[in-house]
Amino acid sequence: MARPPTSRDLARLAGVSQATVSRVLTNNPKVNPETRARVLQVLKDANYTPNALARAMKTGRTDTIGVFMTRVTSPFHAELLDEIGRVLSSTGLHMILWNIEHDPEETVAEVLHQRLVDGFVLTSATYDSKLHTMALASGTPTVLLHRGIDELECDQVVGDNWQGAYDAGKYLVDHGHTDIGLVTLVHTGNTSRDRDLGFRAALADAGVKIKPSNVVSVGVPHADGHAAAEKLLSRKKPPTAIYTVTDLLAFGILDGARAVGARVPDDVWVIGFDNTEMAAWESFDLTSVDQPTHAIVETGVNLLRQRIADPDRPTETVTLPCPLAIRGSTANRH
Amino acid sequence: MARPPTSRDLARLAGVSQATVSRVLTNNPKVNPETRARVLQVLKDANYTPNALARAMKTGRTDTIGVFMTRVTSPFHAELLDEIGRVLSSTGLHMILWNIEHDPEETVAEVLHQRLVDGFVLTSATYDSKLHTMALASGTPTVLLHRGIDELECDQVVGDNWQGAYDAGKYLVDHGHTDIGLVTLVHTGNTSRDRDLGFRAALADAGVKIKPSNVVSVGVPHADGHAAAEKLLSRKKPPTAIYTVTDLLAFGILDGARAVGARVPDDVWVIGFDNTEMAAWESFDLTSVDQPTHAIVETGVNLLRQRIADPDRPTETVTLPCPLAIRGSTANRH
DNA sequence: AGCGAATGTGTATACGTATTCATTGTATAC
DNA sequence: GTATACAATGAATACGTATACACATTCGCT
Repeated sequence: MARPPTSRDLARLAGVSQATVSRVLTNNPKVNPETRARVLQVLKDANYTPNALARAMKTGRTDTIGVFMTRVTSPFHAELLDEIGRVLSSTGLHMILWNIEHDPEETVAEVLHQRLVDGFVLTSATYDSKLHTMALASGTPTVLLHRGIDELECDQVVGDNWQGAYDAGKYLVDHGHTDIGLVTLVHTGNTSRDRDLGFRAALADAGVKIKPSNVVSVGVPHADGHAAAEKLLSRKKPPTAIYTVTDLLAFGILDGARAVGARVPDDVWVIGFDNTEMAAWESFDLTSVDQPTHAIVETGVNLLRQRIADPDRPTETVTLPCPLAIRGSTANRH
Repeated sequence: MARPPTSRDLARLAGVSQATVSRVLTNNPKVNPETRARVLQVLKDANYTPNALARAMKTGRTDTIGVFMTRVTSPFHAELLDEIGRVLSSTGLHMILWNIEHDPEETVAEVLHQRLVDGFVLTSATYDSKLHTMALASGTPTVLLHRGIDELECDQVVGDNWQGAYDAGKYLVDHGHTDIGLVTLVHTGNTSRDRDLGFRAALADAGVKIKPSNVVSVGVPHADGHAAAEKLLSRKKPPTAIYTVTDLLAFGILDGARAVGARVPDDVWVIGFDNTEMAAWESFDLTSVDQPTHAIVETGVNLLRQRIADPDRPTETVTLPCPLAIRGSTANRH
């Protein structure tokens, strides 16, 4: 394959200067309509596409966004990624994806300096990750999606995890539950924290106490939910409902319940968080707090684009409601 | 944030020319060890990283691979993507991800000319997609993973779908099944075709006929598997086993079986294909033909790197074995 | 008719790096 | 002691584009 044609080649073909070709490409109004038409025709005939690298070097804009994620195989994260890809591409932006579980932080640090991207999307911000710190320090426009950090001078778009969790808790006590299990994650960020605290607040407001033995703190995998359910449900007097902070854990809990012979929802209600597509599968039929993934991503990418256009604008934190999606894993007892 | 320092800035600091700094950066041997040490120290102090764009423009290499996928939310594809990310990043390569469901083909065509990437990874090649045709025509090194195209002059790494399917069929007939359901996809590529034909061949070799009414052709989503199972299992004399060509469909089939009250494996055996992580979940406990995802990706990326280094080398097609992973959705009846 | 403004185009340059070429200094060979 | 190879470095250039600037032409208005 020969070297791709350059704007200079086409300029010669069209009988104009390279500058004029460039003006046509950038929709510069200062070009005669006739000339423009002629150049466009030549461009089309040659099936020309500008060299993105040269353009980026000149303009300083790459039209590429760096996306940092974790655990792409987790259902919610996969849906989030899918949505990010859709929104970015519909905006004409490319996506470079990094999995921060695989990439050492040094790699990440390099990327920040390379000017490979116009901005960053971080979906897995944790208190102790240096990622957002480095990103912000580098001056690169950055938006936090799904997981936020309080008081951080950074655009953020998150679901209202606290409210969603509160509503889930209220829903349970409203339906007469008083012996409730809570399978929670170590608080590594706002998200897991609020999904825990909001739930506890709802129970506290209703005067329902959570027995310490009903609280299990676990890691993220499905197997951890499974184990937690076995632990909670194999007691002599198991809780009548279990709430957990992600769908993935909820799926594990449903599996664990099945393993110990507990029926859902007859013996135990189960509520998850994220409302992933899989929650609607018959195997799970999981009541879950919905995360407005599409709105989160759309809003976040918009904020990011605005910041790229104007780096000095004030930061915004957007919080979107998380309504409860009720399914068969909880059933009206009354 | 100030403009990042350039090699010229650092050259001044180190008291050398920009050319020497560049020589240090590229490990050019023609530089005095003393000078090199001094420059390296300055680079380190300044926390310098070369501008990737300028470097790429000069060398023609971006150290970035374009990955084209579909349906990231599908469990197997998510695992594949995760693996691709891991392997690429461990090789020092970046990944630009495109979802060809979102991106119109015109977009794709542009990318091919932009020289944004050194090569392509395609995981969803279909006979009629123009993607691989365009990619190859553009002269960009390209490798097909997971889905191949027969007789195509292109590096390819695929699982041995035919053999895996054959083994699944043989396993069923060896265990006495004679009334077997087949939930298949329209043949859009080698993968779905071989997963269908290999299975049929095993049954044919054993003298077991497949009733036409036992064959259901569906789309990719979970719901389609669900519907297929309901159709097959609500007949007066339903098949005693169902094989299907992806785990996602198998999950749908398990759900459908549950919906019509058919017990697995007591009433019906179910076999999927891909052996995703979820197949091991207790909800599914699915027997499935394993795809050696790690080996596929590792081999494929290696081929790609070799082709980038030497575009004229002969193309290779690697086929890796797909062993059957047996779980509770099939049980030894004897 | 004349003059400033507006329009269209070309020339030249810069983005930051890698690399060729020229140049200097130093070591080796005769 | 000179000629020559070689090592180390700097100066200059090119990658392909966008754009500031200069320039020529036309237009609008008195």
